[in-house]
Order: sequence, then structure tokens, then C-alpha cells
Amino acid sequence: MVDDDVEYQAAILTVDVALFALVNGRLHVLLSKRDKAPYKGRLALAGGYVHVDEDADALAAAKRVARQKLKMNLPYLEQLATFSGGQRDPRGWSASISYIALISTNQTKEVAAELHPVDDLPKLAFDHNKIIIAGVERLRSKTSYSSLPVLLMPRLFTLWELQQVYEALMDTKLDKGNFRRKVLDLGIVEGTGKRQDAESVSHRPAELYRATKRTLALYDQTVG
Amino acid sequence: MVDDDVEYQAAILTVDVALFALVNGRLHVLLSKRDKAPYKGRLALAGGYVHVDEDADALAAAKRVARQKLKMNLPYLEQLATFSGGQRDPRGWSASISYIALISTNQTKEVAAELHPVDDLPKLAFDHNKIIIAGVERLRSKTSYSSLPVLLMPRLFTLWELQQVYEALMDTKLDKGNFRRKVLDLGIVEGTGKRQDAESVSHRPAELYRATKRTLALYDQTVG
DNA sequence: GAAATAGTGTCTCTCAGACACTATAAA
DNA sequence: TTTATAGTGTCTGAGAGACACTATTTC
Repeated sequence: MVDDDVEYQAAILTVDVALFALVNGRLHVLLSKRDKAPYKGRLALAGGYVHVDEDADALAAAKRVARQKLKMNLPYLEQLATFSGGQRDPRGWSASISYIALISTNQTKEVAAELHPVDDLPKLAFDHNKIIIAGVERLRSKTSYSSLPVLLMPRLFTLWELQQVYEALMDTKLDKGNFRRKVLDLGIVEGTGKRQDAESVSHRPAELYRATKRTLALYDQTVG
Repeated sequence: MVDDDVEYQAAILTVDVALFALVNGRLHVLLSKRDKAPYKGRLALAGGYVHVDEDADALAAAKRVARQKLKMNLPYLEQLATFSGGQRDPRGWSASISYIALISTNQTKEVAAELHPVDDLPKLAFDHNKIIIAGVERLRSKTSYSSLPVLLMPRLFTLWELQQVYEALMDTKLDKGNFRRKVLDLGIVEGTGKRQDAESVSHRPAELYRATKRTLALYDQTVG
């Protein structure tokens, strides 16, 4: 670091977490209505000040913030980028260390009311629209070459459901046969022998699959 | 953001820039000896406080810091990640928004004395070893599918020199024929008709190539 | 049996890698 | 002419995508 001769005026330091989930195969993000200025009444990402006396680092702050929102095990959490500047917060120069998180469909029930489709958002507080766009972009770019999207799935799912999630994230159509071959050959998912509820569909019921241990281990951060 | 009821103690906010360059085909990073506490006398990345009254955002702060080091046009600059926590700086809880930058071999002359090979570094100030490791990793992962490494080259170079740079970054050997085909077919570089100094080598002199306009435009940030 | 989706088999085209060859300069 | 590196041509195997086929369930 270059040494400055004076201390500089402090900046506001926050973390923001974009919690992504699927609702009916569409990608959603968790937003809450702000009950205070600035941007009182606007929707915003889960976030808050870094607590210097309490948070070991920014990741810990993001975990704390996520835990306040979800009363359940913490999801996959990855640093996205830091958004900063003198214009984004009316209170002054601020920096937001932003994270993306994925929650499985099994975990969406309690927060369903706060999930909003990412491709149809109103104007949000601060520069949170920008953060979400960057988060979706990160998600998309990782989708094509990774098993990350299985973290969005419920515990059991059909291959067709999984394919629809990949298609939604990549915004493209995939070939059924090639997709099956790929996720099975790569050991991303495995069959369970169980089948879809026979009465729920009017055709041959599909087999139910789950993420392999290996896949889950890839992303497990063993945080609670 | 979650609204807190109190203002929290301020954190130290800095930017650090890992300036990468090639010296004899080896990847180097620019480090300066600190002349003040903390870590007085230790080598450290180029960096400094964010100047809230002067820097529009963190990128602007990073440009300012880079400009203080290099008295020349600014290089490619990309946000890497933010490193934070209560332990990394003895003065208190701090966050460093870190950037990576690439400078071409044409620009290394004035700062040659401050360039250190990335695979043989002493213990640096703060967590700067960690930042450099992450930066090199980012560089490596981008190398295999992009033209980014040409930014490290001098204006004119032979294909063999370029191949050695890719090999150094990817830590692997490449096939000469396949490499030539790829960088030419993809339009990353183009021939100039000029040839290597005939007397400087004791064999057939190689043609000199340069980055295409298209390649340079990809990374041009038109900053001065 | 018709309808609908589940699930399988296979062909082709592209591209990365391996490798052998030719070209041209200096010594 | 030998040596050294520059530069070209071609074969092959793996994998992505296209697509046609079979299987199994409900109605």
C-alpha cells in the first residue's frame, strides 16, 4: 500500500446478499421492503452494515445477514464483487461487498412471499438492480460447465425438471438425450429407483434423481 | 439491506493493485518496500486508502494508485476480489478491494527494479501473498480461453515467444502447430511481414506478429 | 389403442491434440 | 552440408449436437 499522510474520511461498508431460488422453473431473487430511509419502501437485497466488532470478515457478515433472513441452514455463498462509489448511497461514499447464494426449492416455502422473478424487477434501492444483473450473469456463466444448478433443485427431481433449470439459466434449449448422458456420465446426479407420483401425471412417470454426494461435497461449506 | 439501529465503527477501506508483467518469460508482480508502519520495510502491492472526497469509486482509486506507480498509460485493470477481516491489518478491521493489472513488456523498463517473480516471493505485508495467489489463479484460468496474455507482450513478438507466455501462465506444454493455428484462426494476432533481427539468432529468423485491433479493443478501457 | 412423456441408441461433424513433414537462415 | 528453429499438412480420437427410435404409463 501507498502510505498516506492523513487518515481519510470513512466510507460506509456493507454486505449485500443476492439469494437466488427457483419458483416454477423461473429464477427468483429474495428482496425485502426497506422500512427506513434511505430508499424507505423500496425493495432491496438482504444486506446490512459490516459489524466490525462481531464479524470476523465480510463472509461472516454475509452469513449473518443470510441467517437473519432464512431460519435454516446456510446456502452456498460466493463473493460476487464489490460495488462502490459516492453516488450509490445518499448517506455518503459507500462500498457494498456483494455475495450470491443459492437455496434449494425445499427451502423456499418460508420466504416465498419475498421472491421476485429476476427478469421482471422494479427499480430497487441503491444499485441493487446492477448487483442482481451481475449475479445472474455469474450464475449463467457457471451453469454451462458446472453442476452448480443442482443446488437450486429440491432433494428429488426428474431429469426433465433439471434440464428445464439449465435451460432457464442458460437461456437456450438443450437436447434431452445429450443432457441425460452428460449429467449421468459426469456423475452429477444419480437415480434413486423411486418414481414420480403416478397419479400426478397422465403419462409414464419419470424416475426421481438426486445430487450425488460428490456434487454436494463440491459446494459444501459446512456452515450452520 | 437490513437496517441497523446504530452506526457501526468504521472499517479501514483500501485498494490494492497487483500489477503483472513478464520478465524473461516469467510472470512478475510489482512490489514496493513500505516506508511506514505497519509492516515497515516489508514488500507490498501498490495500494492505498480510498480517498472518499476524490475517488468516484473504487476503480477510480485503483487507477489513481496505479498511475502513481507507473508514469504511463494505464493498463488493463480488473477487479479481483475484496479481502477483509479484523486480523489482516494491525490498525483494525479492514477491507481491501483488490485489482489485477497487466502491463506490456514495453512498459516494464522504468519499474524493472520493483518486479518480483510470482513463484518465488518472500512474506509480504498484510495478506498480499494471498491476493497475489488469487490474482495469478484468475490470470491462469482466463489464459486458456482468451487472448488476455497478449497484453503482457511487447508490441512485436514472435509466435514462439507468445507460446512461451501461454505455457508459463498455464503451466503446461503446448503443441507448436496447434498453437499457431489457434491464435491465427481466432484472429488474436496477425503477421507484420517484418522479421526477427537476422543477426540476433543463429537460425532462420521468425516473423514478427502483433495483436490485432480486435484483440486490443476487447480490453481497451480508454483510460489515460 | 391413442396420447403423452420417459428413456435409449447412433450418426456425424467439429475440434483438440499428436506428429511428421518441409522451409530457410546461420555457421 | 549441417544444425537449428520456423512454419505447414494431415491423421485420429473424444465429445457435442442432431435425431430417430423404443418403453411405459394413463386415459
